Amino acid sequence: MPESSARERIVDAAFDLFAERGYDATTVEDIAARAGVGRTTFFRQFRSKEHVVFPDHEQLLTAIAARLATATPRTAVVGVSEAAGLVLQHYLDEGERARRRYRLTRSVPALQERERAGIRQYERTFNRHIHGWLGGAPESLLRAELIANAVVTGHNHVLRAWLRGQLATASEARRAFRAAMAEVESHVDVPGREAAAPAEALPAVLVLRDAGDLDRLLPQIRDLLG
Amino acid sequence: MPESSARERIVDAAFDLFAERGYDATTVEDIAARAGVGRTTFFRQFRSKEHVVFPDHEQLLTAIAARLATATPRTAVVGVSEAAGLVLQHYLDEGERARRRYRLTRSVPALQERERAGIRQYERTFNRHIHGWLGGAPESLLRAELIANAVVTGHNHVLRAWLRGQLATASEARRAFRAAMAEVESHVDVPGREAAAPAEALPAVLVLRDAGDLDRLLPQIRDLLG
DNA sequence: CGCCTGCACGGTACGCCGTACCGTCTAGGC
DNA sequence: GCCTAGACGGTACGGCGTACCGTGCAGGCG
Repeated sequence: MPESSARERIVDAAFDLFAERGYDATTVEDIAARAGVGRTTFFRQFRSKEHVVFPDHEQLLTAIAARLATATPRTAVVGVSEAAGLVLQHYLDEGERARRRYRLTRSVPALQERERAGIRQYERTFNRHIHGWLGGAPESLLRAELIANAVVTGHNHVLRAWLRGQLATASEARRAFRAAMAEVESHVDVPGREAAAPAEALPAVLVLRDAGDLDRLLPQIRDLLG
Repeated sequence: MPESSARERIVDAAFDLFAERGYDATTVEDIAARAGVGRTTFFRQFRSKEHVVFPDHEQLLTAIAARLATATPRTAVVGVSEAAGLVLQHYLDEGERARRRYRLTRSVPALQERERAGIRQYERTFNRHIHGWLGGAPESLLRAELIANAVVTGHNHVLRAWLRGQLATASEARRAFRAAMAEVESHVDVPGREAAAPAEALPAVLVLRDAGDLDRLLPQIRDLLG
């Protein structure tokens, strides 16, 4: 009888079986049997068959939130970068299991969607904090979302490169991550500079051959020019 | 026997039943029965119970791709804006059904994820075209993804505001959409902006042969003017 | 010691989804 | 008038996720 916890045994059994027979051909009962656990216990540990592929997701999410909670508007840039770096570092520490998961998610659409759902939770966590740093006004909602998206996109870009083996070592991955964060900051306006000036009122004449729909079109023209 | 197509009857029956009993309490068999159709036909028309909530998704996706295919690096800015505008316009045309879907997706997590999966397909379509306009080099992959994310995020922001009733009329929604696209362009570097034709503050006479195309042409006109 | 309580576990049964397969019906070409 | 293709409804099945039940084990109490 192994000393490891039931949860860990379930995860190992699941990844092994997925690698042997594939995801669809493996039933939850198979996983539970190999882990020496009942089917009920499986669903007590993981909400669904998909969730077992991302066993540390919730833990990561709380770690991110904790890191972001210590940042202020002044330290926002380094805060989001480090919070995203937590995720990257976790995958680097995971090593081979991370790459097995990558192969799995590549080949199983349901797992791809599950992964995206998790990523979206990261985005929302970033979004909430960034929006707070921007003042919490409704006008800055869009901007906070743009920044959060950009940070997570930059992180995922580097993570995927490492998972594919395009970045050999962990330190190389971390260096690429810093470069990606710099590129994100260069393309997305993180500090507060104002938007471009509104367009000047230029004279224009629209001549419409068919005046029948003019009443319907005029409001559009008006709010376009005004 | 109704004259409407089976597909349309299925969609109507589904939305009605979802509103009456809720999503989870409605089975596929219920929907098929009310639509006067066999359960098999339901799954022939829609891949899953979730897909029936977004019946026009594939059609919209191809419309976006078609619009983007006609753009060049020079007209990229107006191209992405109009392609995203197609989605907004579709929802505006849909009217009450769009708002029923919004209430549904708000309350059913599975539908939220399904919607996000669809949005992600939009993003990928934008991504491919933008990446091509940027030259197709691997170095511009991240930038293309950032831009695609930003455009889709801006669109969704306005769409949600309209769905919530914060934007009363369709023209108000379209104006907010143009403002959001402008904000997106001000925060991220969209290609084609620097290559746009220089503006000359001169009066112009525009003769449109077919006034029905005005909605499609106005953003280009605006781009030429300023 | 015996008993009671709480809790995690395994087992069982069920509803439903999504798929595969079947026979039937109808439109349209030869 | 016949024949083939394709859409349809019906049926059966595997599997997921949930609800519920009984069991075993640890620990507090008289």
